[in-house]
Amino acid sequence: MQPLTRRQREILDYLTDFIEEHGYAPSLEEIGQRFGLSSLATVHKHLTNLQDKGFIRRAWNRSRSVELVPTRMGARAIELPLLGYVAAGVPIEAVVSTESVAVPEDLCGARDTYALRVRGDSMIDEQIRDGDLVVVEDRKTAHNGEMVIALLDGSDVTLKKFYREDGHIRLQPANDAIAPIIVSAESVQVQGVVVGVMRRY
Amino acid sequence: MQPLTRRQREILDYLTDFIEEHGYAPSLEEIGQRFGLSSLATVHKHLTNLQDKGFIRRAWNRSRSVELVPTRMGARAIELPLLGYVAAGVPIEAVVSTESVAVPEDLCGARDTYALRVRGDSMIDEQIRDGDLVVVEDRKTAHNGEMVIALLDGSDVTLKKFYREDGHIRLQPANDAIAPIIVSAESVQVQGVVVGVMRRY
DNA sequence: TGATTTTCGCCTTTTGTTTGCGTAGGATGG
DNA sequence: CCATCCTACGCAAACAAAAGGCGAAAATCA
Repeated sequence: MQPLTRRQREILDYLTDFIEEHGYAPSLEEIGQRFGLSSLATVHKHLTNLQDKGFIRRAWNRSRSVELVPTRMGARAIELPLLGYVAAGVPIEAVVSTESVAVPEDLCGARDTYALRVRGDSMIDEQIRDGDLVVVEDRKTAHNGEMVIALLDGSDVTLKKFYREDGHIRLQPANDAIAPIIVSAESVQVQGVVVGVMRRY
Repeated sequence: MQPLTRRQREILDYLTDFIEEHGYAPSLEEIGQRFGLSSLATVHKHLTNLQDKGFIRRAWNRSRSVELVPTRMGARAIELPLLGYVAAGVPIEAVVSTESVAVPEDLCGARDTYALRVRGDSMIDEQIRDGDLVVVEDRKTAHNGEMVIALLDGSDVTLKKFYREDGHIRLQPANDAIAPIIVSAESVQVQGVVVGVMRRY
């Protein structure tokens, strides 16, 4: 990405601030006013230069269509809803709250994904501890050995490893102190599969 | 997702608030009334524009059918350099490669931060396993109990828990099979402190 | 049937685009 | 050192297109 002149830097900074504050880009006139430019052509030329250098994008002839190109370190992240807590034997607090968590894009599955906060140490032997954040891909089926969010009898929700064995399903906690749950295939419903873990110290 | 004009932003904000408050979307007339528009056609056009730009969805010809599309953006992530591998007793392969990893902003410390891939199970009892990604904050000092990247005698680099004890430093692996390292304060240099962990399945 | 959404012209305002012209500073080559 | 060239930066006016707006009629859903 090419270097900017001073004027271009100033304008780019202004654009950044404006978009941050208003949620939409300024018009050419607003930019010109900010910098005391009486000619829109001047502003337009600046924007063109910024675009040529790859710092912004514009839709042709559209109002306030300047868009900041993710320059710096702006990597792609996705804001996933934090649906609540999951622990052994306790249902998810189905709070459709406004809470959300930023998760790197490549940590998410292809489908609908959400996040849950882990309560308890039932998966301690799988290196998932109390307070960790699990990224869950919304799926109805799982393969053997995958870590799943399982709904039991339409009531309890637990985080376990999933094993389909002859005639039944085994939900295996990763903690010697907790016994596995063995149930029929009818009474367990997979709600999602864990695809990632995040922890903060 | 395309940028909005000011009017479109205002209307979108109104929609957001209304749905948040009432649980259902406003009718065209209610929108028009809010903005002093006497023609429903105007409102309709705005909604169409918002839909074209991907901010809302609508069922055809249904009352109050505007639906906010989850704007799963705005989450900031930072592209951290992936400096290499770290394991017990093995120096970092100081590959200044172009590799980098996307990490959520709130997982990073305030200062310079980078990422390392973990090799081996020396920290297994701290729920960090082989292959995990640790986010490291570049610091020269650590508090007791923190997990650090430590440089020994200018040669070996290891991932250990840090304890300052009288007259010496104890570097404690989180694995019963590995003995702690006890050295003088002069021969150990803290390179960074682990502030986060990420794992992908 | 009544409430609501969609569509159709037609208009005004806002905004972005283009062309033409001019100044100043830095780099370049003779 | 000076002429020359290029680029950044600026002004003004004409132009083009999208955005924003109106009212009424048609279409649709419940």
